[in-house]
Amino acid sequence: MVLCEKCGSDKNVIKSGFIRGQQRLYCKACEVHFTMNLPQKGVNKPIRQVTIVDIAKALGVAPSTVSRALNGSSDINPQTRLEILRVATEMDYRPNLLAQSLHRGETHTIGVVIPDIERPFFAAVLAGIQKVATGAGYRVMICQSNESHSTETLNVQALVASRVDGLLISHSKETTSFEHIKLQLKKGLPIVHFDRVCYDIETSKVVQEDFDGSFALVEHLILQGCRRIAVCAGPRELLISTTRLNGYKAALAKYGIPLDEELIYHSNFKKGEPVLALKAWLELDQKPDGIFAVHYANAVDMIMELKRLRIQIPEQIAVVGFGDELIASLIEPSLTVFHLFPFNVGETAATLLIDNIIHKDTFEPVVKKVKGELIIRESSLRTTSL
Amino acid sequence: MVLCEKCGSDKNVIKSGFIRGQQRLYCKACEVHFTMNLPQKGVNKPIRQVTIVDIAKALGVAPSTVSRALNGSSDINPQTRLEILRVATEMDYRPNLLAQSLHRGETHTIGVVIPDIERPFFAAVLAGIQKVATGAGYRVMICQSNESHSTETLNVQALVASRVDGLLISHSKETTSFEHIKLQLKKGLPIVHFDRVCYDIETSKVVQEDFDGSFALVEHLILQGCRRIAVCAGPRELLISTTRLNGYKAALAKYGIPLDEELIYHSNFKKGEPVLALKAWLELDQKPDGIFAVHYANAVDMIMELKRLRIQIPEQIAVVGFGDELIASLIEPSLTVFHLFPFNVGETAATLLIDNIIHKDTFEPVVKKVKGELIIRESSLRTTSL
DNA sequence: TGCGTTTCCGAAAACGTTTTCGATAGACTT
DNA sequence: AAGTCTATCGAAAACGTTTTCGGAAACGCA
Repeated sequence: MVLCEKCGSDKNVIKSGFIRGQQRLYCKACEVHFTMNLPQKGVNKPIRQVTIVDIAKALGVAPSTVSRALNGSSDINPQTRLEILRVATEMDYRPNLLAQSLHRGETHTIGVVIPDIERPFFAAVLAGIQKVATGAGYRVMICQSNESHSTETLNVQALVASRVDGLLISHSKETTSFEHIKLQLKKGLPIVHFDRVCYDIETSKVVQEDFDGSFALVEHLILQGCRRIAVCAGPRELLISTTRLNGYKAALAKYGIPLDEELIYHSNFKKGEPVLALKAWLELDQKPDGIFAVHYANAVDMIMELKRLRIQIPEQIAVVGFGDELIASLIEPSLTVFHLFPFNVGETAATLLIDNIIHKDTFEPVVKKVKGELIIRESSLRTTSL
Repeated sequence: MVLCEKCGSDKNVIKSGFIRGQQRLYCKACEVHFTMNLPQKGVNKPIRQVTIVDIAKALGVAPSTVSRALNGSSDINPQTRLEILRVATEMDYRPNLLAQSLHRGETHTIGVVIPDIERPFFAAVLAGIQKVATGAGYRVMICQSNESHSTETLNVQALVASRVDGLLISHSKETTSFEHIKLQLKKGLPIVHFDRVCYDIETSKVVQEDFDGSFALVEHLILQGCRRIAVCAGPRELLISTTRLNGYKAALAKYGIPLDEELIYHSNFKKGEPVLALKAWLELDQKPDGIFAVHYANAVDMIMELKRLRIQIPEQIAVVGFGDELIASLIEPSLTVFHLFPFNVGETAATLLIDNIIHKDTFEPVVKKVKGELIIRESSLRTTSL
């Protein structure tokens, strides 16, 4: 009743189980299995993008010829090339970057891992990265770690899975183990650290004047007459916190001012913290006459609290901070800061990375320091010293 | 003297031109061309990532079997699967997303085009997008148009070339022609507009309470006793500028306050502009007693200038603005704003887009409005009205 | 006119997956 | 014991490029 596909006879055809829901048949004579494949209804395929093969067919040439024409390579008749280019633009051909990347083994994409895109510092870094990357023909893929070590690890894995050509990373404050980075570095992935770097790993790094900036700010306070300078430092785990704290200590040492552990507070970027620290300081027998905040946001919080307490700034307590957001110049009193150049950090890091990608074999790790600038404003400038 | 590769004899071998720098030979008997390929020195290949084929070889099975094991699909012996998974983790196998994407025709990546990543509003939107996208297993690729129409077009093309599965876009202020979007939409690319949308295109959109927010702010000013309310509007080209301006007009109309064109200024996001506008207003015979700035930054600039001129806020002139950045609460007087929720905007837009991607066929465009909130602060609250 | 050359182009492999199709072994059924 | 079935696996095509290799035609030269 059912004919064999091959011999056309139904003599030797027997059933032979089911396969994917369909009855399967077997012709003993021909020793062949087959199914009665019903004419599948025309599934209207989604609109495909034009491919090289489409162009080749349209012109009756081989795909390789089209590829040659498009890549401006040699070994092609100028006339043929022009013709191909004409048809290509006519059909609005766009090369499939996925296919290209798969073949070439490079994606022309760099991955970026930052703790938080909403922090103006990192947003500006991103802008700098984007500028350089775009200029060099690279795309950028961004991930946020949200200050979590595990998320950071996942981010790195995701970017590696996307086969980025290189990685820019500023670590989360939780990150104390760096195996996820070392692993990729060992596999040959170019990596550049910025801002929150790690010196245990042999990567290029872009840092800021964390030590020098602290030193300059604290020295400035001292020159303004401050002798008991409190510091709102960053999380203990972060290297830059330590570096900035060291700048503070060095400035005190230079002027022979004793270090008082009671005046050192480690903030954790949590809301309300700095105010608590401030209150503790104000209850000391010897109150501070100057405050150095490692992060401008903390400085701002403290200024607001000081104003609420009707403590004169800078006469009773002078305040300085790191990082110059717009806000530093707008609050009253305006805030003396060590101005950072995050856009520069981004540019520098991206430049280093792309260099590393291009000269993978010969590249030697470099550490670059982006200059900052001391901007003196009302919060620390005592009229008495004028 | 040179032996034919095929017959081994040198009888019929003749030279036959050069090819890629090498002498080419021809055996007349065998009718075959060949070159004397010198033993190329072992180019040490770069470290490759482990592939499915590597796993297959290690276990003596077919690549397809490995694929089945990894994808948790059917048609595989549980023991075989476990064995394959064991070896896969042992070899630290990571699927090549490029190859997967190429095959599947989808990248699990969404593209985002924004005018400027450094604007806190857009940074927050991005954070919202990232959260939703990551949660749904999508990666995010970000481009900045820098408020340029041509850059925006290039951005879109680049993202399409990267074969993103969908597009989130907030237009540059230069953009008045939308062909680049319509083209992609016609090709079937899911697109969602947010913030700076365009109603000429049949896309889903996420907007804010531009009209209602303006209305609320201006009504608030009126209720505080203002009768001549100046407005610092946005660029004429932007739809949201018009919408916000309409909210302003509607509020005036409701209370029978005549519209005065002299009190309408169109800002262009350029530094110093708002101050000039303010000066012009102050030279009018009938000075304004209230100012509504469509963008909080303009409001801040004006407050600073008003303070410099020693004009009382809010007694002489009350000020309100759109968008609640941290700064609005920190300057003095603190600024009354219509608080936006950019993170929400990002979340909503990404949710819509991913829905659109997944249900490509049945999806119907939607317009969603993200609620805002009027926050009354010192810059507009007149004690007399208490 | 036969050897040597250059120019242009096509076939096919390769990148790393997934998916389709079908083969085979063994078990179950009558 | 033949017919039927299921479970499991391999081969090969496909995704869209680029690149390598080699063939063929056309041309120059002795």
